[in-house]
Amino acid sequence: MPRKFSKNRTNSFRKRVYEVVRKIPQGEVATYKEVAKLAGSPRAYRAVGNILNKNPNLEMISCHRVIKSDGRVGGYKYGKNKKTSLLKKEGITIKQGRVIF
DNA sequence: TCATTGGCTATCA
DNA sequence: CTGATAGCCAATG
Repeated sequence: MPRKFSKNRTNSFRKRVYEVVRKIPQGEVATYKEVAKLAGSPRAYRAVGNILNKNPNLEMISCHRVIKSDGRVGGYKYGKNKKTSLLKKEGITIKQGRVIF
């Protein structure tokens, strides 16, 4: 069976990302860049997306609170529409697909 | 173990 | 806005 070898780090970048994302309170949003930075790699924004995309606990992590640095909602595994809807429900103001801080 | 690909991005032309 | 490129982690082969 496919087995990936971990990168002997103190904490997997993945775990860090999960923790950071989980810390995001409702009604607030963070950018992938910020999350990546807090996770320990300011340039791993893409990795964050990849991780969250295949994340094993999508329902456990509020990955929908993570948006692009431009203010755009970005993508979502369940569909950007779902993501936007969730954000709106949490009190985030979205105008024409853009998040207003 | 290494090589290649992919992705909820970022940045620049 | 579109396209290309960059730099990163994880999954797949």
